[in-house]
Amino acid sequence: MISTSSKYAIKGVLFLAMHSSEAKKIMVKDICTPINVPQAYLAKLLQELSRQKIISSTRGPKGGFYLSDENRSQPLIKIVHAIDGQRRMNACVLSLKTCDENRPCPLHKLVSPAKKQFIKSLKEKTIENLANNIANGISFLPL
Amino acid sequence: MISTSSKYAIKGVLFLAMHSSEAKKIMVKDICTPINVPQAYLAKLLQELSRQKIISSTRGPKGGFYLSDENRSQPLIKIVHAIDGQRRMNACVLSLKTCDENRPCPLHKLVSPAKKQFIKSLKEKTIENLANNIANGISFLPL
DNA sequence: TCTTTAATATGACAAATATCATATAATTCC
DNA sequence: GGAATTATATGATATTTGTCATATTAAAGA
Repeated sequence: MISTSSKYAIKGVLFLAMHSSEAKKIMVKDICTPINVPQAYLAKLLQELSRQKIISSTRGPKGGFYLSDENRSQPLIKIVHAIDGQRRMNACVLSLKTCDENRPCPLHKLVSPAKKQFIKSLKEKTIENLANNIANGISFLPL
Repeated sequence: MISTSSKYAIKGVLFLAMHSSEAKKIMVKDICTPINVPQAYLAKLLQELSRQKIISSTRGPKGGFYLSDENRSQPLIKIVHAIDGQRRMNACVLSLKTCDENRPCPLHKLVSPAKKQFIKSLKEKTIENLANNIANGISFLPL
């Protein structure tokens, strides 16, 4: 459904949401350990997100990655679309090209409501929303 | 969530459910084309399912794969457990070892109800159920 | 302006997963 | 019992995906 890369990206962004600000940028090497993602791999992912303006970054001393207020207000699905592309998440469970509401595959009815609900959540919930949950002890971001 | 192998296996089994019987066994080479799965790959998967008694088979002339009545009455989840193992399907969205109801990851609440519902369906619906849907034009099994 | 710092770009390497090939064993039919 | 047929077992190859390494570019501070 979502790739390992997207999972890592989400973890990274949530970490930034919790610990960074325009005034307090964070380097990859200080993010990778607490979220348990290989440094070079995380770097690549954050670079991609930065290029797509989903997170912010500056280089040089005092530089690093961070989230602007605008970044924070974006829905989670932007992250997975940025990393996995639009298709992956919407693909049929059996990966059938022809599967849709009109010609559903045998599993379509079993999965469709669940997946729609999940995608809806990803579109509605912002990065900030989830970060707040973590801050309030409602959810956890361990290794 | 479920692997390509499981998808292929499900397609294969549903094809057998529709076209085979104890009296009418079918060879892999006659299954792979209509469901659009590479022959040798499908063979391997069906062999595994056969070994785990999820489908039936006999070798030699007039042999092939088929579904007994008992086979048909089994829930779908058996197929995916046989191919992917028990863990994969139940794993956390972010692949966090420590994620559970007590210490949910940030995405847990967004995904959990959807996934539970899907797994429940896989446990309830039998191979026969889905085959009937296909037979009745409610769902479709194309390439 | 020079040095240091940290992101960026690019591509090589590794591991996992999907795909294919070959030899063997069991069953049928003659 | 022998030839043909089809599943089984095992392992090799290819592709995808994840991981790592290196050189380059931009910013900061002296």
